Amino acid sequence: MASTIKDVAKRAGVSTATVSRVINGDPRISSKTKEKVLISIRELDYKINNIARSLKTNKTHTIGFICPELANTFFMTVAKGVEDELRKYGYSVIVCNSNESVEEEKERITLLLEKCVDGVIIIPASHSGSHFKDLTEQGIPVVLADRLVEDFSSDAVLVDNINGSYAVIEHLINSGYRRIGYIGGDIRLTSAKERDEGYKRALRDYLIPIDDNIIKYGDYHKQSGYDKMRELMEEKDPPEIVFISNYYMHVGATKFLIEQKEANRRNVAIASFDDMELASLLEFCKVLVSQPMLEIGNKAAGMLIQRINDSKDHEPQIIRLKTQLIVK
Amino acid sequence: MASTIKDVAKRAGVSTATVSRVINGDPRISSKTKEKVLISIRELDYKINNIARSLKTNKTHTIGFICPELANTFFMTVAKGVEDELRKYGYSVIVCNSNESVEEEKERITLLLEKCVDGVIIIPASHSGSHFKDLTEQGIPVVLADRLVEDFSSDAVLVDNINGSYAVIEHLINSGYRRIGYIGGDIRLTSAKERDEGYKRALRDYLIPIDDNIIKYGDYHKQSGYDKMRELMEEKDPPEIVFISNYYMHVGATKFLIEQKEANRRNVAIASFDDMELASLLEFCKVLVSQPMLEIGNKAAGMLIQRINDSKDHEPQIIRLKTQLIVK
DNA sequence: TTTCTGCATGTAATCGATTACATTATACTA
DNA sequence: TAGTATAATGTAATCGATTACATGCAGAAA
Repeated sequence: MASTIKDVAKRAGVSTATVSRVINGDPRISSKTKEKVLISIRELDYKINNIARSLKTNKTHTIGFICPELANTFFMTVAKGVEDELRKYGYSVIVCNSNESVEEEKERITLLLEKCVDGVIIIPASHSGSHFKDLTEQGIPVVLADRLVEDFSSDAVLVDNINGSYAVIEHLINSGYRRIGYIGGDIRLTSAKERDEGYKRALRDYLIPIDDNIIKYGDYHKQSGYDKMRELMEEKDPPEIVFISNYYMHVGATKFLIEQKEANRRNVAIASFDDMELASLLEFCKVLVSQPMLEIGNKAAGMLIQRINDSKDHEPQIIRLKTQLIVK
Repeated sequence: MASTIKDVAKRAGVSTATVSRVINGDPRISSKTKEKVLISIRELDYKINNIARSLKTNKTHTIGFICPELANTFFMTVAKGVEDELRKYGYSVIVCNSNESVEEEKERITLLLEKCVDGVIIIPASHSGSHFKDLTEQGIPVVLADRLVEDFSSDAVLVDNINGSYAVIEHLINSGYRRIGYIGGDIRLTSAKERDEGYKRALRDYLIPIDDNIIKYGDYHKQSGYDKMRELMEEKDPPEIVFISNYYMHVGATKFLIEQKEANRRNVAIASFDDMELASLLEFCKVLVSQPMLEIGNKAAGMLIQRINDSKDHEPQIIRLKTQLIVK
C-alpha cells in the first residue's frame, strides 16, 4: 500500500541506491537526478520506513525513559525536558512506568532492549541498579536522573540536594527559627540522603542541636507526609517549623494540618523541597526549594545524545544543577 | 555482538525457521526440539530483535500517545492508564507533546507515521482534527480521548461532561446557592462546551436566570483562572460561589483569592471540575467533579487494541464515562 | 512390503532500507 | 589522442527475523 523506495526508484528511473542517497543527503548526487527523485517522492507521498532503515543502521532514534510513576509532576516535567531536547535531534521517547518496583523496572529494561532503543534515561525506582548493566553490556548508554544507585555508575544529572537543603535551613535559622523539624524520604535514595545531610549540616554549622524526636522519615508520598506531620505534632515539644523533603509529602502534611480543628491546630509553619503545581499556594508554607526540573531532563537528554554519537568509553560524568530558594 | 536467531539455530542444531517457531509458540514443534532451542536461547542470552520482526510482520507493537502537555496531571494520569493497559498486550508507548499547537501535533503525527506505530491515542490540541486522517488513511487506527474534533470522526473515550456539570450545579442549588458564577474553557473544545452546557441547563431547569456577567471564559490554564476570578470579584454583584471548569483554572482562581487582603476578600466559595493532586485541599473549595482519568486511559487503550486486531471497518464507537460528585 | 498420511523440520524468498564495491561517463593531463 | 582521475550511478549483499513451500520420516493401511 504505502510506497517504498523501490517505487520511487522506478518512477524516477534510477536505482534504489540513488534514492537512498538523495534521502540521506549524499552530496555526490547530481542536482538533476536529485530533482527527479524528490519529485517522485512527492508524487508518491513516499515516507521512509524507519523499521527497515533501523535494521540496517542499527539505530532506532528512539530512547527509553523509565520513571517510578507517570502521574507525578516532577517526573513528568523531567520527561518534558527530555522530550523537548531529544526531538531537536529527531529522537522520540518510549515512556515506561516502573511503578516504584525494581521488578517492573527490570521488565521495562528487557522491553527496551527488545525494542532496540539507542539509549535509556532512568529515574531509578530504588537504590539498587545492578540490573542497569544489562543495558550497558549491550552497548546501550544509560543516563541516570535525580538519583544515583549502588552497583552501577554512569552519567547522571542530579541537583545539589545538600546545598539546597542547607540553604533553606540556613534561611530559617537566619529568620529566627531554632526548633526545625524534618520529614525526609527513604535515605536509601541518594536524593533523600543528601537532603538529610544538608539539613543536619546546617544545624551543626549553626550549633543547633539535632533532635531525633523531630526528625521523621516517610517515603515521598502524600500519605507519609500526613502521618509524619501528625507524629511531629504529637511530640511533647513540637517544632516551630518543619522542613519537608518533597512536594507530595508537603501536600500530605498540609492536609493533616488543615484537617485539625482550629482549636487543636498547632502554630506551625512549613518549608519544603519542590516548587511545583501549587506548592507555593499551600497554607503554612513559607519557603520552598525549587528544582530545575526541565533542565534536568534537557541535560540528561543532551548527555545521552552525546554518548550515543560518541561511543568511546569516557569516564562517567555527573552534572549537579543548583536549586533555588523561594521565599514567600 | 548480540546473538541472533542464526546463532541460536546453529547452537541448537536446527534451522532458523524452527527457532522462530519455538519463539512464536508454534504447536507443531516437538517438545524435544523445543527444549533444545530454549536451552540455546538461554545459554546465548538471546533477545529477539523486534526491528527485524517488525519489518516482516508490519507490526511494531508500539503505539503513539499525543497530548497537549506532559507536565499536566490530567493528561499524564490518562497516559498512565494507557500504559497500564497496553503493557498487558506487550505494547509500548511513544509519548509526544503537541504543546497545544496544531502545527506541532501535525509534526508528531508525521513522526509517528515514520516510526510505523500500530495505532495512536490523541488528546487533541484543538478543535480541528482533519490532519488525523493522515493516520487513518495509512490504516493506522486512532482513538481520541477527552475531546472530540471537527472534520474527523473515530473511536473516542470521553466523560459525560454535561451531566458532570449539571450535577454540581444541581447540588449547589439544592444547597441554597442561587448566584452561581462560572469560569469555563475555550468552548471550541468539546469538553469545555459540554461543561458549559451542563451549567446552563441546570440553571434553566431550576428557573434560575443565566447572568452573562458572571460567566467568564478562560483557557484551562492557571493564569486565566486567576484573571477570570478577579473579573468576577470586580463585578457589581459578584457570585456567591463560582463553578470552575478545570483544575488548573481552579488553582489560579484560588491563588487570586488568597492574594487578596483579608479585608477585601470576598466571601466566595468554589466548585470545580477535576479532583486531582490537591484540588480537595484548596481553600474555598466546596465541591468537586472527579473524572475517572485512569479509566479514560484504560478504555482508550482497550479500544485501540481492538481496532488493531480487528481491522474491519466498524462504525466509530464512543464511550462516555461518568463523573463523580465529591462534596467536601 | 509398498503406499499413503500427516507431523516435524528445513530451504529460501521476503520485508525495505543501506552501502561496499563495481561500473560508466566526464573531464583533465601530458 | 591515450591515459587517468573524478564524479555519478548501479548492482547486489546485507541487516534479523517470518513463512510459504518443500522435504523427510514414522506409522498406518492395504
